Amino acid sequence: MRLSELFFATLRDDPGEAEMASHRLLLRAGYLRQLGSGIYSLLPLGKKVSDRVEQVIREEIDAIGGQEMEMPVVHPAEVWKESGRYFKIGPELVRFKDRSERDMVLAMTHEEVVAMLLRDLVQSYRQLPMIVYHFQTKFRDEPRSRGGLIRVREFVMKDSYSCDLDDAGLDESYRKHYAAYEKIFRRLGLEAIAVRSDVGIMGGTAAHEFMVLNDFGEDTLVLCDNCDFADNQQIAGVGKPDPEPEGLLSMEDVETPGATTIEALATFLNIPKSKTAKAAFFVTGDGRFVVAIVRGDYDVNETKLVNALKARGGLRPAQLEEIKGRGMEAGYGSPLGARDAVIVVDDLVERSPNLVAGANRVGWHVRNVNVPRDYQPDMILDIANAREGDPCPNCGSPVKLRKGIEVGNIFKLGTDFTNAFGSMYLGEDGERHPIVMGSYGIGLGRNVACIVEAHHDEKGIAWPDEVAPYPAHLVSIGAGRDEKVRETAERLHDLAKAAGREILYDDRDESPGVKFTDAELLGMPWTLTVSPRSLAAGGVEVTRRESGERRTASIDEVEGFLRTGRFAGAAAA
RNA sequence: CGGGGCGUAGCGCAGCCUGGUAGCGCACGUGCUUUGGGAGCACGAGGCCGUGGGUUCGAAUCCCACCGCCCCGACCA
Repeated sequence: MRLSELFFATLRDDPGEAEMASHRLLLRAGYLRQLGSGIYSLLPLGKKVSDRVEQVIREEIDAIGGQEMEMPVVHPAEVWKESGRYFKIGPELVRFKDRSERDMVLAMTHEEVVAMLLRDLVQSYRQLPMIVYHFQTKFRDEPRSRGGLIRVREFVMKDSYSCDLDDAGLDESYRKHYAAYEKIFRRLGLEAIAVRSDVGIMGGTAAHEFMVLNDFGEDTLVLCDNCDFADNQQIAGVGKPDPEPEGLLSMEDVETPGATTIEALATFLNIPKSKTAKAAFFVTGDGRFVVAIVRGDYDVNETKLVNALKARGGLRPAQLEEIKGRGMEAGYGSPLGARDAVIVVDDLVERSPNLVAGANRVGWHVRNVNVPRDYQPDMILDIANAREGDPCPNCGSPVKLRKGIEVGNIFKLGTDFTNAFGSMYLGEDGERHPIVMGSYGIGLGRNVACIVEAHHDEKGIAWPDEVAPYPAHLVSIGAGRDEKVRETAERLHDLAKAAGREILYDDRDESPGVKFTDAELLGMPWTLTVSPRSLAAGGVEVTRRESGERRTASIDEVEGFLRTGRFAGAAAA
């Protein structure tokens, strides 16, 4: 591909809106252009990378028996009504009407369609197990996109679906995907770690997320160096050592003007935060008012809370009027005197004696509040976030918290969808059973961005061989005044094309500086420089982008590389 | 949805406060020179100043409304 013909442009200045390295570099190097918030065009170079990532995924999913297919982006709303998700999912599911006023949706995933196809096509246990997958555009109307390709509204995802006879079969399909994902991310040059994660709205039985550590990540991971404990903070258990025992003291009002936060309260009373109780107020999607109590030195974990409450439609923060209406006061809140509220208390609060809690009166708290002496919780269980340095629930050594980007997920769905759609098979036992499903996603664009995050320097991108848009970047220097240079470069370019291994060829009439700078920005694994100097030195200057290692290779050797994709000697590789 | 910021040429920005009809760098076109690390000179093209309304003799500039984009939070995979 001649750079003089390539549809792209490199930018000398960083685009103002880009914060992350991947976003900045992909824009600057001409891989991407933004069309709207969370909506991007892939330029030819970007499309090439995306295709290569796709191909890696395709090979590995094929290798575990996946069958590629393609399911539609636009679905009749009935499909989503039948599974119930039409009503459970909020505004991120895009709904619209077609010309005959029929309700339609843009698909966020394809469990429904798979379940319907299974219902139509599978009758006998002999037809299972099976894995199907496709690469398809998803549109999710995110409340907020961010970080370039990290969180977008429109994106292509590989989603595969396993269809098994029973839980044991699902376990096997799940294991296969787990192993395939490890191979995929290794090939993509990503150090992904699998963490256990929440099963969320689909109510499955187990799930893992594959995470790449990154400070811009949106998830917090709880990791243990001493053992293999690795959980998303959303579900991570927390080691909470017992507090010092104390005799229970009587409640006592204390004036605390302006102490509306735990921080202020602890400072004002000159006590540690661990001697306070923190109240958080929520309303569930099904209309219940919830008071959650954790100790002042912890934060409420909303995922655990949602799961404990089995709250359909999740949680939203309560409004001030709603809190007052139930006899409580924001900033000075506690369950003392609360009405019409579900009271959920963290287990550590129950074990911690004589805490300072809100008096539900502006400017006042209460000392020595004890559960269940002073108020009766509806539930007592772990609803706290794990903190940096907390004891690992598994082995007790201190855990660490890290930010991560989710590059893939695997999910044991179970039979929710197949039951909803009546996707049954006739078993060997002569009975009808629901097909057991799993669902497994990998977002292409997000992976491309993560690859750049992991493989770049201050000069630009440094693609791993496996995903580079082209294996090499051929730069000619002085082709205008040295016919031999031009001829050699042209011949190498033609040869590569003929060998089915096209390379980038900078045939532009640009100064050497521009060409080298662009080559480093664009990030092909090898740069091949042909110049009067290189020819005089015996051939072509070969530079490895990643290491900067540089040497002169003979023309023969370079031709061998272009034909086979590898350098004969180990010297350059 | 709450908080903050920003919309002026393909990209990065100035001009706005104090109203007088748009400018800089890069990129782009032509010519000459240059040619191993973002070249030089000359000439040139390119802008409903986000949109609509208002104030004014006159609005990029002041006022109002809307739209869009970015960041933090909420939310989410």
